[in-house]
Amino acid sequence: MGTQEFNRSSIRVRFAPSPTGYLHIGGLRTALYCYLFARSQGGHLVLRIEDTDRTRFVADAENDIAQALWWCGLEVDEGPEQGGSYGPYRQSERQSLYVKYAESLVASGHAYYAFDSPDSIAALRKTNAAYGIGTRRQMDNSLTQSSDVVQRRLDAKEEHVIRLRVPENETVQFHDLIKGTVKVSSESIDDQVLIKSDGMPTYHLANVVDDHHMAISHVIRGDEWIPSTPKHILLYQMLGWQPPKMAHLPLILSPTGGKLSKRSAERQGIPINVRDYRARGFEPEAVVNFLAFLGWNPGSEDEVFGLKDLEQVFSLERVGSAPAQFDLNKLNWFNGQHLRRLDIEALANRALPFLEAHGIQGQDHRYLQEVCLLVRDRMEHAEDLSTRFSYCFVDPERFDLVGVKKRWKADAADLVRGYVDRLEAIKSFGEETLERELRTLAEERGVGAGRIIHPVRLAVSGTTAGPSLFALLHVLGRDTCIRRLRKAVHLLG
RNA sequence: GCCGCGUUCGUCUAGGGGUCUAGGACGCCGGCCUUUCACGCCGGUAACACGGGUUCAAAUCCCGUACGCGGUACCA
Repeated sequence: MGTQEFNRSSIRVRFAPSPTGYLHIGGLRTALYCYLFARSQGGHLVLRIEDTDRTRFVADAENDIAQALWWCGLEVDEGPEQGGSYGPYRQSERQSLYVKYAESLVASGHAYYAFDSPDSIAALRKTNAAYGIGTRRQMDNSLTQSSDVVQRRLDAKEEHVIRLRVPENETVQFHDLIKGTVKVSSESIDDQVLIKSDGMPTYHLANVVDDHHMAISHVIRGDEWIPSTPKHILLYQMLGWQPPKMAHLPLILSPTGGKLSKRSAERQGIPINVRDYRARGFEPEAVVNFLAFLGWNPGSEDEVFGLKDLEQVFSLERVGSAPAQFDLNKLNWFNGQHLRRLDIEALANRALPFLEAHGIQGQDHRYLQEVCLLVRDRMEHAEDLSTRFSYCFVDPERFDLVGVKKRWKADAADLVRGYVDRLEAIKSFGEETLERELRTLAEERGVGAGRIIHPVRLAVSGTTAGPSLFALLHVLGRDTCIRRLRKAVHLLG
């Protein structure tokens, strides 16, 4: 693979997670921005698995990442599953490439073999700020030993690493598409390990080699990489490669401002892994919409966007540079918005697994859709049908006590009984009939319609809140209504 | 500690020298609609971190301070 073969003019972005755990919400945000940028530019999205840390490797993490991306509709153009002409897409399968470049760096004097033990490095760090310029002359490495000795030790398979030889007194700088120009003195950069003693590359080397070999045009990643970027720039220079454009995304913070860690998130009821959002029934488009707006905005006052809409309007220039706090309230609002955008069929399918989980099995599909139509404007989560609106499927087990006190007056039982009698007599169970019967009854008894409406709602649903009463009765059907009304009269008296 | 990045309503943000008596959204509060609850609509609440410059003019530019976050691994 020679540099010349790459077409540097085309936009190629990579999402490069480590399979050290399930994909978390922050990782998904990075993936989303990568995807959105690629799509908005007509470019390609590459998924690269950075599995160079064997100690933290989690076997099903890669699959989880793929699932999470799929769930959100983030289609990958090249990757371990979909293949592509720049593969393999797992770093563990590209090891020889990294070693080759590390050795070429040693040959050109930009890197060196180091035999120091982690302990001796740690000891030295206590008295020196960085492992670099001054300290490396005191260490046990190919800079302080004759080449014969070094070669003999290498041949003897003595444990060693390859370190980057950071130049002295240099200002390393790069332009970030989001942050602007970032400058760092080379004095503050460690002689970074490039190849670990197990032969695997570190992130820094593997990342640079792969981004170059995969013809990546734009590196879009989290803010936490800014301090490492100068090391990468140095590597590009030493290897004689053109660095890709850089864009570092601001981090997502917990609602209280700190790092959004697993612990802090869970304490506030925020799911941390993408799979948890899925399990909790969040709309993927809502999660995407919410995440997109955490650090970016279209510059207009529109807020509700589907993935396809976002692909049209996304731009890196409009990504902010300040970190953003996660706001569960807003996510829930987006969820309601996107839920309401679903057609009834889809909405019913969303609710189905939750109904089953709540023991509400074998619902007729047509009936389920009618219920969805009935309560859709009152839903914020797919799960609501099986919780707040479970009375659409099963008789209420209890009556809201505050509601009873407020709505079930002395004459309630009598009025409800009167209404049931009428329901048994009527032929049609349509909304209009139901309403007419109730209003007629109210008139006959000389009471306001509300005097009957409220107790009936309470009797039939157990609660005082809910959809239009007559629509509700109609959907529940005659048998259910009569049964519940009689039962309530019996229980509440 | 050192290095880096950041700072507009509680939160997400618009704004990039005069159009800012700082706009939108979530939340919260009130109203309309209505048999209830929602949805929807209307209205209200609430912010330029602080201190110095530069300028006729600064939320916007510069410098400091404070605070927050990140990095400082043979983790990514």
